[in-house]
Amino acid sequence: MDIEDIKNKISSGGLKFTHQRMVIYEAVSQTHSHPTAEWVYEQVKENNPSISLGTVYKTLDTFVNAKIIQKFIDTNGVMRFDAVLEAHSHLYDKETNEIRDYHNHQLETLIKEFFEKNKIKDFEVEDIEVVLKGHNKQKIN
Amino acid sequence: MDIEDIKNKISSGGLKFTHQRMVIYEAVSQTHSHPTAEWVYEQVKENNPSISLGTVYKTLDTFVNAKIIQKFIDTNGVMRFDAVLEAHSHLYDKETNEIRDYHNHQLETLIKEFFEKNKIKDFEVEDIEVVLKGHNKQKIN
DNA sequence: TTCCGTACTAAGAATCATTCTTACTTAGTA
DNA sequence: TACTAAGTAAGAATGATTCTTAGTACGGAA
Repeated sequence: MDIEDIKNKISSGGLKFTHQRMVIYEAVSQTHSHPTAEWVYEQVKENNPSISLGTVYKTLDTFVNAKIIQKFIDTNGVMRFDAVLEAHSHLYDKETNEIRDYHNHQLETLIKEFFEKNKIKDFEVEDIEVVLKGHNKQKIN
Repeated sequence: MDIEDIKNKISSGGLKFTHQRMVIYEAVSQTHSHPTAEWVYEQVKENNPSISLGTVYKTLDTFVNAKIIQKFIDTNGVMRFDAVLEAHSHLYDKETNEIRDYHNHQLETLIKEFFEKNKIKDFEVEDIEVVLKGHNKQKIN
């Protein structure tokens, strides 16, 4: 993702474009690891030593509110961030606390159709997430 | 749930039966509100003024490890507890932060079968949860 | 029934992820 | 170019939770 794309992304959220916002967005969007605020800070501070941790938190929150990234709380209660906005599920590794994306259109369709047929009385569904907890299989070498 | 049932439940987890454990388990099991540790503490301290908040946290954690209750982290990062051990889904109200249970055997079967047919390479699934976020519908009176 | 060992508990300090506060900086528009 | 409102720094504050140390009590064995 080049600077122009990032600039467009940030502006599309109605936000001012700043250098720090650029490097923070870049850090989040170039990883699939669903980073914590702390991780983003560590990535970014090396080339931007003046940046403060508080600003990273605040900037990530601003991005979430502008809907250019999304956040979720992991099973340990820590905020994780994701530049991919499309609905997808997560695989939580109970042992390593790693989180992986899981995309399956068939599953998404299946569930969406299920809830279209089975409206929940008194509840308007806005987001559906499937959370899969387990562990990575040992590779037998 | 009477005292004998609670005693059996606690003993079934290999834990010593104590008065405080009884009242904590009772508080969790008599509510459907998916209580926080703080809520349990408030419920329990009125008739047990000597109990400490730290003990409530510790006891709830002990119950989780003994698998007699379960916990999850809500969308604000706060631990919530549930005496119902069977797999079920949760409805999160984005506006009020209320959490409701959602049981549907058809959905559970659908998803279980989906993942039996679609094994995830390198990942052993242990728990599956469907999280539904939305809001309660306004009642038109 | 008594004793004893180990698990349980109190209370407040410590921890950690995150937010707040206040003052300074800067992007972008007029 | 000037101005203004948004953005940022830095460290204190917050809140949920865990830890530490010393005292308490359950339950099994004698």
